[in-house]
Amino acid sequence: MYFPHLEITFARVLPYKQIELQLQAAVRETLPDADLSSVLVRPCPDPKFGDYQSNALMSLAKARKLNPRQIAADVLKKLDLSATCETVEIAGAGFLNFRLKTSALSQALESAARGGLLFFEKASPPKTVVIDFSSPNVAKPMHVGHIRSTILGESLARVLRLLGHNVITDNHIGDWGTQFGKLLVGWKKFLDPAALKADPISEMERLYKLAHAASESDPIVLQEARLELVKLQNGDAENLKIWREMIALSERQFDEIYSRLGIKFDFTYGESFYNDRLSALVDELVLKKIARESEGAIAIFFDEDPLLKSTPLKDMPALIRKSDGGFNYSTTDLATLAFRLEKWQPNEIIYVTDGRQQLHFNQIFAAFRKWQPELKTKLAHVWFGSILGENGKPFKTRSGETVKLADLLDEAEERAFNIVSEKNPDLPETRRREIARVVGIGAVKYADLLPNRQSDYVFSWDKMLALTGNTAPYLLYAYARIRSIFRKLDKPERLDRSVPLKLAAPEEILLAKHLLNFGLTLEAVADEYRPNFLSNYLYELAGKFTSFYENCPVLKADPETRNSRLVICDLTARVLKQGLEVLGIETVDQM
RNA sequence: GCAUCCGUAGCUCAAUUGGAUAGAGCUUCUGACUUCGGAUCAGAAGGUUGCAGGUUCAAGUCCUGCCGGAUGCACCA
Repeated sequence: MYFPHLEITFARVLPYKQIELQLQAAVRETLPDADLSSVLVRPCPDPKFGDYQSNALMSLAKARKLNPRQIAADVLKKLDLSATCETVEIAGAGFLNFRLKTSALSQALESAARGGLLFFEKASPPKTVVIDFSSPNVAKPMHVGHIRSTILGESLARVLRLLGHNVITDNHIGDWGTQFGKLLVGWKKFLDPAALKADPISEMERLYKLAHAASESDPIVLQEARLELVKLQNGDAENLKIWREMIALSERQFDEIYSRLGIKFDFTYGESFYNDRLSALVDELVLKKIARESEGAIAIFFDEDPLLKSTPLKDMPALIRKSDGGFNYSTTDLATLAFRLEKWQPNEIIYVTDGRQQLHFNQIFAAFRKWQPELKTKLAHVWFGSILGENGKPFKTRSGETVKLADLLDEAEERAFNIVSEKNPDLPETRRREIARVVGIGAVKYADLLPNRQSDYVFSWDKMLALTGNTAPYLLYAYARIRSIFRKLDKPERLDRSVPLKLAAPEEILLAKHLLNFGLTLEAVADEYRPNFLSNYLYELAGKFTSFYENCPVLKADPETRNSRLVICDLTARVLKQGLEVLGIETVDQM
């Protein structure tokens, strides 16, 4: 077999990609009408079958009512993988199992060691992706409820960027809405300037609670709140000034927390940014007969479109103008969507919020399809489960029982500091503090990124800050051990990254093979918006490294093996660091 | 009532979306050389994947019906 169009790429392509490309070529020759996009290769569930497998032939055979093992045999005849594979076997109902040649494995590692990409490829062509996440509210403390959106969103942004996509992060902060009526009443009636100076967020939270309670018991206060809100919306100078101050004070809090989490947004267009677009937007939707009047409000209905008739949105119209003339969440989100489409022309927009907003985003996405059917922009609602207390009941926002994010981070660092001090009492305190910061914040992020995002989240200090087992400290420890090896190298000795590798021990081969799958994992994270695939991959990588570390001496080995193992250590450290980095987790050389 | 999601080991969770003998951590128990870092490693124990059917070469995953839970269903965001 000879595939001139493939040959050029072979030298730099990862082994499993080579297998995949050649398998696709063989399938094309055997079954010319087959859809090759489903002909994929992935890691074997059990290494005893092989390193990679493909189950594509079984579904191809099924669609054609052919014997899958026979098709596999036919494809196999046209497949020459002697350069990359030790064996290619037909197994079970028609699996193809591939076992890599050690030489192919070594080559892939040597290429990465010489400065190639770390076992992944840049996307071509790159997509432009807008990610909307975090979205805290002005005048309220950021609490554990914001942690998932913030950490998930940041991780997705980093993974997509690493894969070469053009990513735009936009923090859609809640800086507008009816809560400002009560906030303004509270500010004017109960403000304690000293408290505001000391802790602005707590003071604003207190003001809101006071005004809220007062308006519950006294209709006159409720009326005052409505009036203050109308004045603000009409541009009253005093109210605008107070409102701007509340935003400025809140942004200081956001910045502080984002800085601790290592997050920087490209844009922060709050809800208020869209105020002057809402009226025209509603007019346009009415004019285009996408929205219509109903019970005094303006709504978009989804039961008139034959394509959408059977959707769950049948009896779920989205209100875009209230009967009092005001606008709401849906209006702002549609205006935001329009603005992003116009400004960035993205291929994809990702919204990271909790699962309770599924209906809302289904409505927004359906409205978008009615409104701009010609646009193919992919809209994704990446949702996650609710946060529950230790008793299994949801956290109540109003009751004040929520854990503030700043306090959570403080506690994480404090706990980590105690451990670091216990394990490593000789290090100077500033150094211990720095390690504790990385370990503590890393533990919080990792705990959040480990579970499937759709599960409900049971908040637990112990679980989130656990420092043993499948946790950030385990990964950081593996990394620190590798760095420790390199610290022990003799001064003049330098790592020679150009020598051929010598892979022999089972543990080092398992480790090397796992390294190859880094890119596969990154792509799965990007496709499914699930950073937990990467968490699991890195945990396994650290585990395989530790097993290698226990069984394969590095510094004491003979010179050839020693250098080969040093290269493996170096590659492992680089993948660990890179992988943790896209999870938003820093590393330390010593802990 | 309708819709969405969930139910996996004692506990907390995975399972690359329909793949092969369902995997980890915590907990419990047993081991680890005067060791490149014991925040570690090796091993043991722990399962009728809520229940009952169905679809097919193959089901934790898809379909139907129950049981149990979470969330959301017109002027809050």
